[in-house]
Amino acid sequence: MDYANIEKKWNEKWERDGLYRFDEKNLDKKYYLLEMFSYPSGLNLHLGHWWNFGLSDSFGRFKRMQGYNVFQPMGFDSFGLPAENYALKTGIHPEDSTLRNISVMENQLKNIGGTFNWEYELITCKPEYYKWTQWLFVQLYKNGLAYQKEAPVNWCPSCNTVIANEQVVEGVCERCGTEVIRKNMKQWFFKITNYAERLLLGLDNLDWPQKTKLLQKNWIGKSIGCEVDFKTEDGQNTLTVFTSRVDTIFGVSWLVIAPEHPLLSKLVTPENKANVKEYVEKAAKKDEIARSSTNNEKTGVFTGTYVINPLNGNKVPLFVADYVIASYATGIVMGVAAHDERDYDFAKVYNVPVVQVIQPLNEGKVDLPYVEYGKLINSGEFDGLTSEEAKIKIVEKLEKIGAGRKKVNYKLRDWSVSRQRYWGCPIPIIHCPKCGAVPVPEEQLPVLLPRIHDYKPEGEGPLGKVEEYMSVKCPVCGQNARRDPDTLDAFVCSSFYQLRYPDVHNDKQIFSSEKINKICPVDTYVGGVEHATAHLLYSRFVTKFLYDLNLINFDEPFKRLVHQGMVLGSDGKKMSKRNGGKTADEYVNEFGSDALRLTMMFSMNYVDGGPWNDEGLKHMTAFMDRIDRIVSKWASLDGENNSQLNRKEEQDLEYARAYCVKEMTESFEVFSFNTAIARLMELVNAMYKYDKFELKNNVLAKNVALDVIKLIAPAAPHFAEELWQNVGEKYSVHNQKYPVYEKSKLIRDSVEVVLQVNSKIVARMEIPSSSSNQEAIDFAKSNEKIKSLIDGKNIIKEIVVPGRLIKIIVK
RNA sequence: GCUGGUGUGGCGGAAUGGCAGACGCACAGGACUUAAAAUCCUGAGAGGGCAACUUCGUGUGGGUUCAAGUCCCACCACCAGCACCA
Repeated sequence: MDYANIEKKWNEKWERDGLYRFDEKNLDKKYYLLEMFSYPSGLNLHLGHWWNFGLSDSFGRFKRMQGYNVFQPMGFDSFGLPAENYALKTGIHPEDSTLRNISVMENQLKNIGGTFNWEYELITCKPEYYKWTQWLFVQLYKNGLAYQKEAPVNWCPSCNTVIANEQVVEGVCERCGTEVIRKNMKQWFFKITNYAERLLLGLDNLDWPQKTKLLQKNWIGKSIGCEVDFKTEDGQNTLTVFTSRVDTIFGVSWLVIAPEHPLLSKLVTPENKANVKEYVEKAAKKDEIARSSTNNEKTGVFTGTYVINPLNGNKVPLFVADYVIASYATGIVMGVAAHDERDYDFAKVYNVPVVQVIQPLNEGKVDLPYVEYGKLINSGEFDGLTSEEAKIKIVEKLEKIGAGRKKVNYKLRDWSVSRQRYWGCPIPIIHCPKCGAVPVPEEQLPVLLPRIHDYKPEGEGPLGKVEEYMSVKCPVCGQNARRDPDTLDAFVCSSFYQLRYPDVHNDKQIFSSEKINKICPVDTYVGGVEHATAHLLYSRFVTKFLYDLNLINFDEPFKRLVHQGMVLGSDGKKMSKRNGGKTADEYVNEFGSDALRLTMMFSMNYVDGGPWNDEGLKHMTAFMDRIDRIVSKWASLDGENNSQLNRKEEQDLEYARAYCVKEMTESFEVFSFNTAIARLMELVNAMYKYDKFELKNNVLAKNVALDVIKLIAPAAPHFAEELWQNVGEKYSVHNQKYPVYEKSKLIRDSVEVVLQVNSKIVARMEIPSSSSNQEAIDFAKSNEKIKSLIDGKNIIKEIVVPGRLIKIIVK
């Protein structure tokens, strides 16, 4: 069979026939399968695309043959940095390069032979899509979840531009190598922090990889503790600290305030002003990396101010130090040298007292710092309590005297969405000197992105230079106003796309129909783990927000998530053009897409990924030939039941088929494609084994052959279709039911078990499958070898694992 | 540093606590062929033995169990995420 050449024919026919069309009228058995859409950031699909799209398409085909109405739309995440960088590199306008790349990629994706529902295609950089991105922004704004504030951005002084976090590599600009500095600019934020608790709780019910849930959990970073108010000595100011270890409060020897803290200037005494000023300026210059590095020695200076511990009245000094982060919790922390690593380091340098207030429950001696829980000492009325008890009692006391309260903090920060870039969704906000920030009225959306040619990033939104874009009347008061010159982070575009697919052609409303509630949420979502704390978190936030607006009736976007591993070069390193990676198309042209898909499926574990080796393609082609030969032969047997096989042989063949069907079904379900193909190889091997009987007429053999075609159809769709036609069956194999197995066929008359004496294998024997445990032991004892080993010895124990082993322990 | 994950033949990789290495590659032998390729069949973890057989084997060291790649403890190596979050 000429694998590469049959594919075009079938692709065309399937498309003509609309074979895989999604049936909107039959939503009860819908299955929404989605792969993370790709950036049109280059021209050629590489093996990674195939790994993602091709293999999950096989999963979709499998579901389809099981009778599901599979919805598997496809689109392009076409705004944002990857597309813009490609444009900057090639000098072609982003709109042109993006649309051209999309059309090339569409064709290549069609070559996969996927069952994608192209009628629902969406492209995020098109106005009919980004209208809804802007609509989402407006809804968030109206509900108080989009706001503007001064915030630091990454600034490259050499390129004279703001750059994204992903473009900062080890503190320097990825393009020119200049050290990146932080600069404050007015930015839009989405208040994802309002949803921190729900984003955390929702994880429990998701069928997602543990790893990913944990990444999100740590990213959200919930910390339960309390706030404690320390008054300054003069009673003029209150400094509130957050601590998760209030049980150590009697060990507080100092307080530390962050250099950027707004209260700081008020708290510095005149004689310390110069020192503190110098320190704060130095800290501001340090970039994030240097400041956050752990082996960094603790530094800080005394502010001259003393504060009073509300529980024991102790007077302790206030320091300023850059190991405290202004933006987390209150920006002030208490220093307990005996029970915190960082505080201990600080105390060593500044020679402040170390007071132990916790000891281990066994009262043994400890090396400080001791950060575990234990029993309180040197803590006045709380002595003797455990840390857990003390936390409760101390908060109660603090609340009683009005000096503290329970508090929960999260590491999660609000989502920064402003980008000083051209190639993105325009922010639908008008800044009016009188009315302030006013959202563009919904009926005026979309705000179109103007086509301009001077779009190089220069620190401010390039749109700011386009007067006809910027100049606008305020929708509220009608006065002259200005548009927002920035565009939205592309993650905004992708935060709801899966909701848009089902009703993508409706340009009046986004959540108009029952369709969305019926088709969504996504049943299985396939994509890389690298989006764990970005796209996958943002989508969950947006879905919960839309749920709160009563627009949808579910509050999680993706029920089940599967991460595909990474395809590596044959040297085990990341694939690149340099180490000779061919494009996917080159493989397809030479071997055909089915061989490529099968090879990928078989040679690596889907979740782990692994090294890719061209060799595999040759072998897979040989396997396909092998199937072709035996299946063609067996399927052409006429269906008279005139078997040359005896009962045992028939049973074994039935067993081989049933076992293969069972295992393949289970493997496909969990994306374990490599073992699925292995099981199919076993069945094919079994067919060759029985082929030596020169079968002439055999119903069983014919059915096995037809089943093999169906079983391989999801993995090698063109090959299976061709084979199906060649053996004279009616088009199309893809409309056949996926084979099911009869449980009874998995039971044969007899089964081989292992006989062990004292955990050593001494023999094997065939015993009837129906044997009870006692009968099995009796069979074992009748074995000559066993007899000789247990004769005259005490039998301590007899163990039977049905169908597997019989073990006798003797002494 | 913290948190997770991984570690199995020459290679890719399999194994609900129950025959380690499924399936495949590379390898060796055989059949077919004038020959080669292709195909079909057989063998194969490592060491020792002519052989029946035997010893050792899932990163290292301990433990639990009739039985451990799998569970527990400690350690080593690599990978990923977070990175002073009080």
